[in-house]
Amino acid sequence: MAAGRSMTHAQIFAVVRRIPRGRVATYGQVAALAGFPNHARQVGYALAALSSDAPVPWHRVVNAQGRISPRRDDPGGAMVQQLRLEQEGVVLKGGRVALDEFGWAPTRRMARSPVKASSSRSPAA
DNA sequence: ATGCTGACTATGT
DNA sequence: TACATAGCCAGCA
Repeated sequence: MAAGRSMTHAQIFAVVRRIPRGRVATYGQVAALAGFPNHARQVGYALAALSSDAPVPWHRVVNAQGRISPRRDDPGGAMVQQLRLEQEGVVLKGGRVALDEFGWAPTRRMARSPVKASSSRSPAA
């Protein structure tokens, strides 16, 4: 399973699978967790390489702006992704996801820390 | 080996 | 918010 194309992709898929339901992670975040900081792009390519029915919640991965990146191979995929996210409780506002609310924090927000050092609200409903 | 492409990100206008 | 530009790197022909 896991493709078998290369370990790089496998590593990325492993991280994506760890994204809890109702939460989203950015490409850069997944890349960093996979062990490839600053390789956000590669994450996108890796996801593009897997099948739409792959055992990976690829729909939980969005870009740093909290938006769904349109794909070249399947323009409709973006719509499907949004639908799946809404099914899991992730709300898109203005075509964007509030990363400060639904952003997955495995331990601590990495670079781009959207959190404003305030009690704020909790992603947990 | 070389060159192109791409589900990205940060910055500037 | 939207668009344009530059930097990065892996996969594939």
